[in-house]
Amino acid sequence: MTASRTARERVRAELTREIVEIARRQLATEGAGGLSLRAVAREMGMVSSAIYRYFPSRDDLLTTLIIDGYNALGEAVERADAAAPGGDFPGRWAALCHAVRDWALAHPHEYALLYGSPVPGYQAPQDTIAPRVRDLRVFGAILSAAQRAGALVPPAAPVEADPALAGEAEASLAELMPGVPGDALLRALSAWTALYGWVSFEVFGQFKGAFEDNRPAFDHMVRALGATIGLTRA
Amino acid sequence: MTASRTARERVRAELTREIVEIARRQLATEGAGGLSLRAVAREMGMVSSAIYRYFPSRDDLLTTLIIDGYNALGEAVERADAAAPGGDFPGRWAALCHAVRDWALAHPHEYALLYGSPVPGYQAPQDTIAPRVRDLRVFGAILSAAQRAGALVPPAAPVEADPALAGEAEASLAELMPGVPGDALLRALSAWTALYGWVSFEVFGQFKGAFEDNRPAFDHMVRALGATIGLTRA
DNA sequence: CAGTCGTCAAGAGCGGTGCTCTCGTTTTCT
DNA sequence: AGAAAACGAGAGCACCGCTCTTGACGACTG
Repeated sequence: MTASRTARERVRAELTREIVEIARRQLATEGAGGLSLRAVAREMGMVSSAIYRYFPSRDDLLTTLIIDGYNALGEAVERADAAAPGGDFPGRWAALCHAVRDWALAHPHEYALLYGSPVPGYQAPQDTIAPRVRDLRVFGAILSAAQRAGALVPPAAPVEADPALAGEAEASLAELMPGVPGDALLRALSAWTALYGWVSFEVFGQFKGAFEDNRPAFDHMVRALGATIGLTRA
Repeated sequence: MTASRTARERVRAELTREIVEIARRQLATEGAGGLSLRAVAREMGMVSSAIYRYFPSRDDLLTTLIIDGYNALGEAVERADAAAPGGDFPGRWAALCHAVRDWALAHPHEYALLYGSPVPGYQAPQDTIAPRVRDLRVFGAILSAAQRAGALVPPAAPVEADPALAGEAEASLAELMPGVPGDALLRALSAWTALYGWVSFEVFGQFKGAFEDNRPAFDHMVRALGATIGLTRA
């Protein structure tokens, strides 16, 4: 096993884990801006400079929190999709949407870290691009499967898309959503932005409380979006 | 006129204006987190404590920047809408959308301040709620006018909405969008979240560069959204 | 006109931050 | 066993928001 050749490596891994855990707790309570290396060190009974043995900078700690966040969200989405019947494509889409919203509402500060304003001066490194698209990958799997099953049918009177634009969408999403025609991809992209636009509005408090309970309204939107995409049952 | 009774009041107003201007410049270059009262004071040749004669705290300065931001965005949207032919409701909707996107791309940090993660520990005071909905007010004017002109027609096969939900939407948006039926309001809300979801994705860098130029794709989405809302020419 | 009173910029200072460097100590590797 | 690497602790730098005090200047009033 890879488990801890030397005692030093073992305690190092453990301390690293503990730092991240405390940092995530601070992130959940204080928000991204309130994350303080000194506070983490204080809570661990360490001196602030010792933290730098484990994370070379605050941004590096933020990066692991971001990666963890994308993975947590991606896992939640994958679980929700897996729980829905494979051929019920509108249902899988709805499950995906509710998973995103539920996770975001349960972890607002982490969601803000992922989809809110970028932290000033922070540049996301390459390591984040793979976990970042885990949710999109699930969406792509649903779309591709629906397409293969013949359950992805254009809505009644579609707005015709410029063929060049559709081709560009196909090329750029060929890996994530193979086989899906370009105009469907464009409709899917619109639905995707509506999903995250809604969740961001809700998490960031832009919904002044228009609805007593936002969930039914969200659910209605999600169903309508599914129909707009062209998802039907297999 | 209200203009400056005493010389003291005049210079005070001028200094306040200059502080806000410098702060906005810092906001544009450094982002919200990089806004520093000391830096503003330094640039003005003042001592940091003197700033507090004009703004009791950093948050108060942020509040005026936020209000100014909402007003700038609202003005841009209002201008764009006014420039479009009054009876061309899809065109007015598209003009609104492009105005939002153009303004956001031109002022990414200010957009982040308005629609990104809330500043930690900052609570938006009451003064911000009126400017905050200036864009929505324009959207409401378009919808209400289209409805009055009989140019707001449901799409071919609408997803039926729960009457209670539609009624709740009507009640909560009665002031901003009078006369618009509830199911149309729900479609409009979906389009609204798609609009801001797209812009947020683009400004916050979530679009890895899927398109060489995002504008045509955005324009296509906007047109499709207009059709989904049910907007037609008068 | 003189005096009082409020407003102002300035300075020192408090507690906090991220981060760097050095210094002994301890653990690992050769 | 000795060299090398990793480690925690401490001091220190420059920065931050914010508070309090001090002395000067301008504006109203007797």
